[in-house]
Amino acid sequence: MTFADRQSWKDVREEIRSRILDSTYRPGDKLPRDHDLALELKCARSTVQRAMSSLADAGIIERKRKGGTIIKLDPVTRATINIPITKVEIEARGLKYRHHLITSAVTKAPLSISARFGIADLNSAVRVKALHMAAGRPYVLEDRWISLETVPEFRGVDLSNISANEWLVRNRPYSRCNVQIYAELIMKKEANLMEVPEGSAMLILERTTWIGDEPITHVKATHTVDYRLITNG
Amino acid sequence: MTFADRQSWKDVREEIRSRILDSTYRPGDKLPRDHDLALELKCARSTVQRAMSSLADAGIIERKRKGGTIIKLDPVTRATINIPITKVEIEARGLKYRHHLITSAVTKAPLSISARFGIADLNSAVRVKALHMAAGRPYVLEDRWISLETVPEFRGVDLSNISANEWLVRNRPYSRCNVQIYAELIMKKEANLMEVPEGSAMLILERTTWIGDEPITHVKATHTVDYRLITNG
DNA sequence: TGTTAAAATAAGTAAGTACATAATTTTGTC
DNA sequence: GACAAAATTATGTACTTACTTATTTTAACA
Repeated sequence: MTFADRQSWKDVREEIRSRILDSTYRPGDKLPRDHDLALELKCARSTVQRAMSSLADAGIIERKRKGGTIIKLDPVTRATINIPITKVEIEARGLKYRHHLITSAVTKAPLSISARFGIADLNSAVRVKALHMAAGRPYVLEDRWISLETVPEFRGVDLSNISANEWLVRNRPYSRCNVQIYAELIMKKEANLMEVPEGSAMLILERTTWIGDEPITHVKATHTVDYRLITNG
Repeated sequence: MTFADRQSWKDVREEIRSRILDSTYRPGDKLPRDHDLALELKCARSTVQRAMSSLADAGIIERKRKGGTIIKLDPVTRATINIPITKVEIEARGLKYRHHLITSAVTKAPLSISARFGIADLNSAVRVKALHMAAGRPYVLEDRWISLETVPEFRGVDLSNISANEWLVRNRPYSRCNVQIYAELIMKKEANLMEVPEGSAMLILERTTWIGDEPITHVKATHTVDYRLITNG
């Protein structure tokens, strides 16, 4: 196969990929050197390089200096999830968004939260509980901790107008983020808020963000019962 | 800031990122042209280009030909989840892996499965139910459909030696994959297999894979109660 | 004024070259 | 034969130049 006219590094990537799919190259095999592939496919080595590093990012191949390129024996499925701002997500579905503040209090964070941030003690924090509504129905229940040590100006934010979620995203970009996803049985109090039966299975997303090593916020988001995280990879 | 010695596109990326973090550039702002940034940072435009396309991949900025580069107003949190082969995952934890075949039967797929594959009817498929054990305890319960139309040779596979999971990964690479994640209450039969109380909240991962447009497999994987998907982004 | 065509612009892609870096292989020495 | 130093090798990164393409701006025209 040659790429007479409009070739691109993506074409090269797909060519390599198709050779993996049709078993020209098999798991564990060593691929030809970039240089040789460039000759064969009649393109520059930099184009092969671009294609290869993309495949390496995707977890399909493994590259080592001097060692060459091999097809991974145990490829992982690598899927990317997009977690939008809740308001944006709801409005993208064409539903009316509303945000209801439940409680907001300045307090010391418990050890479990400090541990999540990877610090010894978070003495000054705001805990915000809020409900995001889509078309009048509960959509996401969030239980959030915001570090006042890192974000002191959060004290003055009026949460009746803007959700903590939105304010933080627009005012405090983060440099690092950790996400944990799990299932949990909902308890009575939360069940009432979410308008679901007690003991329903809920999908929980916990997100923790930092700027550098400074904690910004930790949020436990409980999603509607029928919520599905959908990814493409 | 200049990069006297060892500069790289990653340094440029971090420089741009830090300018976003310290509000030199704010959401909605237009960034300087690649060319000007290259002059300022004393590097080639291709280096800026590489840094920028990485930031665009991460969902932080948006680039348009002629339009230039802007900081996204509503950045999404983009997290990558790695879904390894179950056996590899368990062994990576230092636990003993065992695989227990529950049922395996050739049958016609129900409409719900065909729909997932995006085809009208899947007439010839294998349905495999199996339990992956870690250190003697149930770890993942999988309910899998394999298209015999796409993978006829699966008929002859002896599932007492190798899990369908592993056989497929090693023999039938896919070109497209869809993942759905949700929470579900476990029912009696499955609860017994997983050795958990009936009505526990389980994290479910459903994966569907294709080669081109041809369906390969669809699997519903029910994870242990305390399972957490952890990502970094 | 509105509609269309042309020009300008900024990112996208690619080629080719040069040098850096991490591993491996070969060679040299005891 | 064991070990360390040196040469080799394949990928990693960067620079320069050239050309392409999508989109906006401007200009021309009805």
